Amino acid sequence: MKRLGLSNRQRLRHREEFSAVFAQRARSGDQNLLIYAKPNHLGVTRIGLSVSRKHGNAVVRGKLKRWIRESFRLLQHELPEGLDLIIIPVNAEKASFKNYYKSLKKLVNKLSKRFQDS
RNA sequence: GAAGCGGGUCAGGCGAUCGCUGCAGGGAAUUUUCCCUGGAGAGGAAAGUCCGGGCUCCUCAGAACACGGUGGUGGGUAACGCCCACCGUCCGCAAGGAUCGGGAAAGUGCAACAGAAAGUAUACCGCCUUCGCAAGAAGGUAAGGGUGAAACGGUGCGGUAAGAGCGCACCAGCAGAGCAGGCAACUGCUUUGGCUAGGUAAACCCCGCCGGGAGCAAAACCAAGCAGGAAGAAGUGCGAUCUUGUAUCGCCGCGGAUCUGUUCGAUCUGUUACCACUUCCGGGUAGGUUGCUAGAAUUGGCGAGUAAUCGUCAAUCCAGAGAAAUGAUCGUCCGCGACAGAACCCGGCUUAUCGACCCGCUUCCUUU
RNA sequence: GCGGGUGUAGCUCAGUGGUAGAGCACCACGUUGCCAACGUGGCUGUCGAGGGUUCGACUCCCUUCACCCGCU
Repeated sequence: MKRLGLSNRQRLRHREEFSAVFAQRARSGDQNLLIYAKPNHLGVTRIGLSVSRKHGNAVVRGKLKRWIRESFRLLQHELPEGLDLIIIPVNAEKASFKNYYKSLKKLVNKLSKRFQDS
């Protein structure tokens, strides 16, 4: 059985890492999520989260982050390796764990394909 | 049983699987880290940041004035603008609730419109007297009318030309004195006085009390890294020392900085200037460790106190992240789960909140 | 996390306890062959929300909501 852990090494932790991903300007989105991506050549896919205050109070924002993190944890072995991702929720009213799970899978594969083509 | 008042507790539970963040033990590696086991892991408001402290730094913070805060009395507390008890005022049949609640006979100011007049008063209509044929004029008056949010005590008798605390009686209110109760705020009674003193201090102000500034993005250490530039004021003063100098120390004068503002005062520093200091412009870093959780702590017993709270004994250790930890899926039960997420830590206040339960009390109805 | 500030007409802002104002915009009329400009007249506010003090509150006091700025 594959491990489904999520450690510190799989997360973006510093300002430069976030800035670098945003600077790549490779993004993809749907009704649920907006994802920025950048190849990192580490062999590990890392994520960072950014949740606007517009989506609600601290309880709502924390819930959105947990859902996204949980989706990533469950999907990490199906997703391509060696990417830095920044995931931003778009519409908090329609949000649910299942929507995030589906969107994440679809959008990351789309972005990965784009990097392989180029 | 109905309606209501006050206070308190809880904040979905249980089970399975996969995960997250510290801690303890063990193992692998020995720089990061990884694995196993055990145990812990958001709130009553964690919120707003409205007050008060602890803690840290700032050349220890003094006096007067200013400025800001606070405001019944007594108590509690580390402290408070908080809490408790009591007093006064207002509301409620009551249980109870509300209350920025010192001073208006220190001073100044304000009160639009209306009204005669908005405060050391005054007189529109009216009433009375005199003059006049009359219209009206002069004088007296503030009981009646009218205006206004507010108009200089009320009732009765006397008195008068008409009236008026003008006189008297009672009542209300004010001031002084005495007695009684209370630590006090204050309350009750008696007596004397002059007959009346209006409102507003969340207007200025007066009085009492309190207040140094910044804040964990405080602060300390380690590592990494950069680039400096411009401007500025005031003695060749006096004394001492010996190494006889653009020397050191002291005193005086002067300049600068800090002590929120001013004055005094204090401390530091400079005084012919290389350095340094102050001001301005510019440049670099944005990593790690500590601070970081054992505390005005929690629970229980006993004691003091009307209570807030305090004392004492015993037991317990109860989140410490750092782009930031509590979730996902499934089963099951019920009342189908509100407001809402720690970021240095406490004490309060305020605001948000689906409900459930418990305790005490009031009024009314019924039955006994 | 901490500190500071602002809410008044559609927009930008004034406002000393006593009926809420200015400029721009908008509407109507005039002017013009038409438009602009100009002139005349008009429209527009629960003064961010809720309490309190006061006879009376945009203004004073308390609570609250929203927004903006600064500090590493």
